[in-house]
Parts: sequence; C-alpha cells; structure tokens
Amino acid sequence: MWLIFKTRLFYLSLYGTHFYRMHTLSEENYLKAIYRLAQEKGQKITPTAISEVLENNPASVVDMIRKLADKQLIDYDKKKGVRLTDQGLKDAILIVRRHRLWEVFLLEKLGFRWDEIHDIAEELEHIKDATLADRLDKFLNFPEYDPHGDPIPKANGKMPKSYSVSLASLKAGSSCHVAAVRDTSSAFLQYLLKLDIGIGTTIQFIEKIPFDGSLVISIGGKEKTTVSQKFGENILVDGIG
Amino acid sequence: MWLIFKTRLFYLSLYGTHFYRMHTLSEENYLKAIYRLAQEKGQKITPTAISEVLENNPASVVDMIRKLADKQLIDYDKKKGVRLTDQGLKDAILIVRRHRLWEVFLLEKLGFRWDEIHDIAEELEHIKDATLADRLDKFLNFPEYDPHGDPIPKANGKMPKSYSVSLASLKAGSSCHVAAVRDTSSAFLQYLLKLDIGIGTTIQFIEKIPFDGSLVISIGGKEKTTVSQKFGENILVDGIG
DNA sequence: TTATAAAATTCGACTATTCAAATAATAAAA
DNA sequence: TTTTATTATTTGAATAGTCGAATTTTATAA
Repeated sequence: MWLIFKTRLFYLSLYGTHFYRMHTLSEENYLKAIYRLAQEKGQKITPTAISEVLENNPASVVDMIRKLADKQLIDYDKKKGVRLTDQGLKDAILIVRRHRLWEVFLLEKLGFRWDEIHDIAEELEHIKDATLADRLDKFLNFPEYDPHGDPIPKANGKMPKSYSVSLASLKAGSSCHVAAVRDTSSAFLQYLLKLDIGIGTTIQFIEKIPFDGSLVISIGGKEKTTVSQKFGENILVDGIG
Repeated sequence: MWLIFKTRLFYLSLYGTHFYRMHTLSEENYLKAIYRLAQEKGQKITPTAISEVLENNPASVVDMIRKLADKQLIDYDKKKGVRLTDQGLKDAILIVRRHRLWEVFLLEKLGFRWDEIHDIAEELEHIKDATLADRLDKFLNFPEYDPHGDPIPKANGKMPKSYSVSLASLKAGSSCHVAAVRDTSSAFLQYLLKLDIGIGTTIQFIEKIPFDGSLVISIGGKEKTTVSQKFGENILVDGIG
C-alpha cells in the first residue's frame, strides 16, 4: 500500500497533475521494438529478434525482458515469446504516436527533408509530458499519416487504416498511388527523392522481369524506369486497378 | 592522428554531413549550470556553487569538472575556479538558445501556459541536430526574447540586450514595464498569472514600506496591491520614469 | 600562528545499461 | 533417437553517472 502510494507520488511530482508512467529511454526503445515486431504478426517475438531490431546483444535483451516484465509492460513465456500487456501496448502506441507527430512537424513546419526527419523524431519521441502529444496533434491539425505514410495513432490509441500492399505484389499492368514506404532509411528515401517518388505519386507497373523480379515502372506518367524487387517491396500502394 | 580521425568519423556518422560535437545529457546540464553562474559575474565558480545549482553532490561535480576539462570545454584552476573555454561557451550558448526557442514554441504554438514551458524545454534543449535550432528560429520568426523575457542567443552566439534592473531597485513614484522575470519557477509564474502580470505589463511603483521592503504597486492602472521585496527583485523592468 | 570551519577531493560503492564469453536449453537434422 | 546447430541464459566485466563518508586542502577566526 505504502509502496503504491509512494510510487504515485513520484509520478505526480515529476509530471504535475497528470498521472504519468515514466520509462527510461532504453525501456521505451525496447517497447517500440517489441511493438514493431508484434505488427509483423505471425512470428513469435524472441530475444534474438529483438536484439536484431535494436542491433544489440541478446544478453542485454534478456535483462530488459525481465525488467519490463517486472513493470508489467510485457509478458514473457518461452513458448509464446514476448507479448505486450495492455499497458505496454498503450505505452508503445503513445511512443509511436509521438514519433510520427514529430515527423510531421519537422517536415511540414520546419522544412526538413523526408530522409532527415526519422532520426530527429527518434529523440523527440521520448520527451515526456502528459499533454504535449495532444497539443502537437492539434497544432498540426490532427494528421492521419506521417510523411512516410504510416498511420498516426489517435489520442485514444486507435489507428487510421494502414497500407500493406506492396508495389512488388501487384500484377504487371496495374496502376497505383504510393501510400507509404516500408523502409524509412535515409538511403532509401534519398533514392525516392531522386526518382521523384513521394506519397501520392502515381506509378504504372509495366512489367516484371522474371529473372530477378525487377520491376519496370513509369513514375507519374514519365518514361520507363527499372527498379529492383527489394525496392518494390518497400513501396506500399493504394491500388487503382 | 588516427584518434582524431576516428573521432570525427564518429561525429559524422551520427550527425550526417554536419560536424557536430556530441555531449551527454549530463555534460550539457553542467555546461548550462556553469554558464548560468558565469552570468552572475564577480563570483568565482566553485564545485560547491555548481553542486548547488544542480542540486547534487560536490563529489559528482569534481568528477565532471575533470571530464569537461579533458574535453577542453572548461578550464579549472583552484585559484580562479571554473571558466568556460571558447568552445565551452559556444556550446553552452547553443543549449540556452535551444531552450529559449523551444519555450517560445511551446507557449506560442502549442498553447502551454507560462509556468509549464520551462520543464519541457529542459528536455527539448538536448535534442541534437545541427540545423534544428536555426529552423525552429526561422519558423518562430526569429524571436528576440523568450516568454520569460530572457534574450535568445542568435545563431552566431550574439545576445539581444538583457534586462537587469529590478522593480525593487526603482524609486517609489516611478513607472515601468515588465521586461523579464528572474525566477522561472512555476510557483512564481502562477502567482504572476493570478496578479495579471505578464511581459509588457505597466506597473506603477507607488511606495516602499520601510519595515520589510514591501512594495505597493498598481498593476496596469488597477487598484493598489502590495507585494514582497523578494517579489520585486524577481521582476526585471524597462523604466519609463 | 594555531585552531577551526569550510570546501575540495578521494575512495569505495551502487544503479543502469551494455557486452563477450561460457553454459544451458531447445529445436532441427540425421 | 542421437547429433548438431541455434537460441536463451548466466556470469563477470566495462562505462557513465551518482552518492556518502573519509580525508586533505584551503580559508577564516582567534
């Protein structure tokens, strides 16, 4: 009883009148990684999988799994792997929300390029304040998607529709609009800038090269270009037909 | 030679094409504290003085002094105390610049109250990106003062004029405008909100009570109020006469 | 100048996080 | 089912930062 009370006091003193659960930078990054893996459903979430996302040592992951389980943010079962608890999911979604809102801010308000915003948002997402995300959301006029086309979770945790059909998975001959990108690395985004592809760009999928899966496409009605299969898998589209 | 080269590479890889010196959160907070003490000139900057600002243990300060001296951000001499080097001063001013710009953003764009912005800016000031502060500055239309009336360092490190005359130091009978506040605690700022005092508010200093230095003032032409000497010392003014 | 108080410094310890290497457990292949 | 490979876990160590207590240095007062 005393412990709970004391803990609450701690939160309150740090975050004013709003009840706010505090996680370390590291904890937040693990939550985000686990959330990301949970989105790629099907697979069970193992320590190694997490260590690959975070590019760190599995030994570190095992430690943190224990810590997050103690905090009741995840459940860990050797059979089932790692699962976010309701609270863990809420917290992870909030981090994603903050990340994507900041990305919109950086691009639209501060004029950063597409390929520059991810790393900065990676820092901004950890700023702790109970109303900051909601105020930013309002200031940005409640955007539904971030500049990479990823849905921005609403304040209540609900998600706008997300796109999952890749350009590479379409039939040759079809047309589509770019709705989102899977890879947000600056290498990929700079390539897209060079090709003049952005969210909303119309792409005609002309033919697929059987040899290596390369795609012959036309971007915004311009002359044909050939891109790799890997490239096509990282473009998510809204089909036209 | 190799070491220097390697170190540069490290910076480059983290911060893109811009050369950018990286400090830890803790180092930045020490720099800021030292900068603040250096502003209150006259006094030599001792480990204890720093520990008072940061509310930590002098033993920790001694360790960090060594670290910052190794990084050539400060010079330490037992006789002269701590002094910021040219580089240390530049870095400290940049942190202050970021802090004050973010405060303007939080108040003007996100609608936070006067007394809420300091703590959030305390986190935002550590976001590392070579062009972020300048872009934010431009977005905010190059403000000269933050919401507490403190001058915002320009990109080149130059400072707009700062105010140093306190309300308490005026002669009874004079009038003035509030130009800045010395204390930025939310307790003080909330009191000011209650009294309806903000930057720019006109105050008539009617009389001083000899007993305890209390000030009888009229705020914006309204009925008389009495405030403490401590209060008067924390209001910085632009005299009218 | 000597005694005393204050400040600076060293020391060992503690937390959070990370890692590499060794070991244990589990899954896959033979 | 036994062997082999993969994965998970433990262990011990490293780093950055912090602290309290002990010690040394410096400044102040008697």
